Amino acid sequence: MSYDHKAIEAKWQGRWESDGTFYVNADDSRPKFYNVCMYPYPSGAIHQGHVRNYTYGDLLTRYKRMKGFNVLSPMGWDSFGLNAENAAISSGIHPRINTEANIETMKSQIKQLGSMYDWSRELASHHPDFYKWDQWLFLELFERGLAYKAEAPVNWCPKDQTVLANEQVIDGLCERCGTEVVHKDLEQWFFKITEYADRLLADIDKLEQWPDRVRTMQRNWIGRSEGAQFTIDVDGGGSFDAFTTRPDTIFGMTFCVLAPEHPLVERLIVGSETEQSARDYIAKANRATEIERLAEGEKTGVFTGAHAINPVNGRKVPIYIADYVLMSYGTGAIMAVPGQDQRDWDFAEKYGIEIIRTVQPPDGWEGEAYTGEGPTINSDFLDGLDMAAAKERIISWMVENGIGDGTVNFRLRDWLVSRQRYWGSPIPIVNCANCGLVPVPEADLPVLLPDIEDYLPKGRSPLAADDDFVNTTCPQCDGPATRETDTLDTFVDSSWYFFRYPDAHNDHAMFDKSQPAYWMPLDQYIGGVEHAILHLLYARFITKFLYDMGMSTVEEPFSRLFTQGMITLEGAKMSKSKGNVVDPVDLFKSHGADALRLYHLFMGPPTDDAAWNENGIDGTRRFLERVWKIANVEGEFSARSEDEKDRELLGLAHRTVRKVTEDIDRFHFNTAVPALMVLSNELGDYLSDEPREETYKEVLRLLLLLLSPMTPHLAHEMWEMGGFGEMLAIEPWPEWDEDLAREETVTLVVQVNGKVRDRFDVSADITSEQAEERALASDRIQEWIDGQEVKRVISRPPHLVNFVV
RNA sequence: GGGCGAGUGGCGGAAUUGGCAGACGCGCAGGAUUCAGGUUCCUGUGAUCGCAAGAUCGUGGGGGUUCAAGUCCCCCCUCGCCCACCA
Repeated sequence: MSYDHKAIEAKWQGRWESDGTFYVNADDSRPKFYNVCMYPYPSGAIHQGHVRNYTYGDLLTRYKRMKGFNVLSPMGWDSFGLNAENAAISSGIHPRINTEANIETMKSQIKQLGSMYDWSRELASHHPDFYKWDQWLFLELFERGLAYKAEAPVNWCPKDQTVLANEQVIDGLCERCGTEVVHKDLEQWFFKITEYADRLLADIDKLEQWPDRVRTMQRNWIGRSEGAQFTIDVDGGGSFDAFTTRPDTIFGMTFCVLAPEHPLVERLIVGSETEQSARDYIAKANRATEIERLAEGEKTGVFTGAHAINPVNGRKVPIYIADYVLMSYGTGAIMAVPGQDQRDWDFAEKYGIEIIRTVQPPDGWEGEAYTGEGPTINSDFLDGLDMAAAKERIISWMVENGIGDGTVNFRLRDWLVSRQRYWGSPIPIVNCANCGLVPVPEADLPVLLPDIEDYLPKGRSPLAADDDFVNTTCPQCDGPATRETDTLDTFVDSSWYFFRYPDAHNDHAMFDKSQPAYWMPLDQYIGGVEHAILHLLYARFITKFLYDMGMSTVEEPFSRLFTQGMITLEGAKMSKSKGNVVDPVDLFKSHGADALRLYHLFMGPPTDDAAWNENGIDGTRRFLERVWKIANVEGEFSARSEDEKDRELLGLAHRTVRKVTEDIDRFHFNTAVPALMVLSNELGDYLSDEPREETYKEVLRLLLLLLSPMTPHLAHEMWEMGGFGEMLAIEPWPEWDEDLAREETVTLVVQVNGKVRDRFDVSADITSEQAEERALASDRIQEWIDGQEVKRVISRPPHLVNFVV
């Protein structure tokens, strides 16, 4: 009987579904294991990245299930967002129609992979019963002052008349039409994630089962800097605040710089000699396109005509405007200390400004700012102190003199959540001429996204053109009012969807607290490293918010995170636009889902990028064919009693159980697969020479148990054929017997001066003395020692003996 | 510019602790089966020298520690990813 993967895979996919093998609930005495693969955007077809992700996820689901856990593995759809809208714009089909068709297609493809999901909990972010709770979350944040509206610079395409996300700006050009992107200020909604910056940073330490790489990226993104903020007076009246991480260098301040957008600028330049050039500079900075900013290597700026007074010594220094100071960081104003900051140094050199070093550079240091450690110089009462002491001293001086204090600044900005786009969750706010911004009452949720005809962006949300949607009455005063027409960023959906799976059909709350109380936090979260910063940070933020509300029992959503590498072909990421995709659905047909899954597991370390090899899947398919043949032996079994050969094979089988178990636990799937290949090849050899049926059955049983999370269809079919039971998926994971697993003989390596000169098999419990004796008895070793004096013998039984002569 | 990774055969990769470098797979070569191709099976496959036994070299480059280094330390080169005028 040949290996008919199509029939076998269809059969078992049907069985798992009709049996409800992986449908779970919280009322269970087993320990829970909540396992999630990042929910996909429904593009319409799965690609190898999905296959890789779901293969890892499903391997864990099945493995943990067999290990006795109550495993929840759900699936859903990240179905709102720009991609769907752009696809709709180019195809002319409404995003809802398109998206729902895509979901159906992808769902059937995912099912062909054989992954076991609890489909009863399926969710999709574009469904009103899901985005209702987006809106509810927004209102909860709004009530607590954590959602607010403010003017903010955005990327603007002047041709398409639309706001662009950063990802849509490619080398400073609009992704769609290639026009240069400019900056523009617009009213936007924000979530105040900065309020949580401290906690988001501090709790990274608790995420011990996250990759260090991701933890570092999050730390850098939050970007905590300690320093001081202090007031600098302007000569002739007025003042501004400056933030610095190097308050110890304050005596070296020889100029100040304000960002072009700084509110004080206008007052400083009015009537000054340099007013016109300052105005030109500011206008240019405002107009600056991304492309110009990137091309700008040199620091530029302009003198305001005004001077600042250094608070420590009363010295007057010029105030400049320069776009290397950003309004969005710190206070938008700096004290410039060219001696210890390279950017200030470059600027000072260009404009001929004095440079004073206040940290003694090492001998031979020439030119350039010195940012390292050294004794403080030219700094009056700070002289001689090291950096830390000088910082401490100057900060207390600032406090004593009432001009400033030590402070902490974060790089993290508030989260801009509004999109002037159609395909998203409407923001549940009403604008009333009398009452201002009024939240839509919870009872009126969801604010339904209407079906409209024209969803092309035109400088404002397409919803703004729908009078039926826009015009409403104020929930407070009943007067005429208009609705907010912006929609929410899809990152809002993905920041809490994993709380919804445990109680996916709740229509009176986001979830009933008792459900996530059982399931949360996720024991495993798997997805691409491209989400290492934004998605994971937002999800952590919202989880902390829900915790503060008393909705969540956990402060961190994801206990263990795994980020997989990309699939590449000929050095490039596989993508439709590059035309280098290998369609998984074709491979389901030609090689089968099991062969494809196994190839993904075998390709290389799951964290690394993996290069697709056209022939690789032929190899795993061949392996499965060989396994299949093993189960279909028709030969005679021998009636002989158990001997050395049987014990060898059983020992290997138990060592394989140990290896595969340990490899799965440490996510080394690529080394678990070869272990199974070795075992199956040995079993094949064993069958060719007087096999005993008992040994064969036992080794096959173990092999199938180990294969079942990797190639579930084949393993289940063979399990049933072999008469081992009806449903492999619910069998317990095998234990190994250390006594059986122990090797009786090992290879002893004999070295002379660290070079391998001989090797032979010895008993595993050989002593040092026996090993040395055995080694010295070797003619080859005697030849290499050649009568010389043996100065030293290093003996590491049973693996190694080294003679030093 | 900053941060984090990674460099091992023709290719993907293996080598929990410093202890046989190259497991396993792909590819390639030879052979068997076959009318032939494909499939399947067997054998070989880091480089150099050698008929062979075997020897020497070999994990990006250079130095070091050690009886012993892919693995530890120092310097350098290359590539990848993330962040980037963050004061």
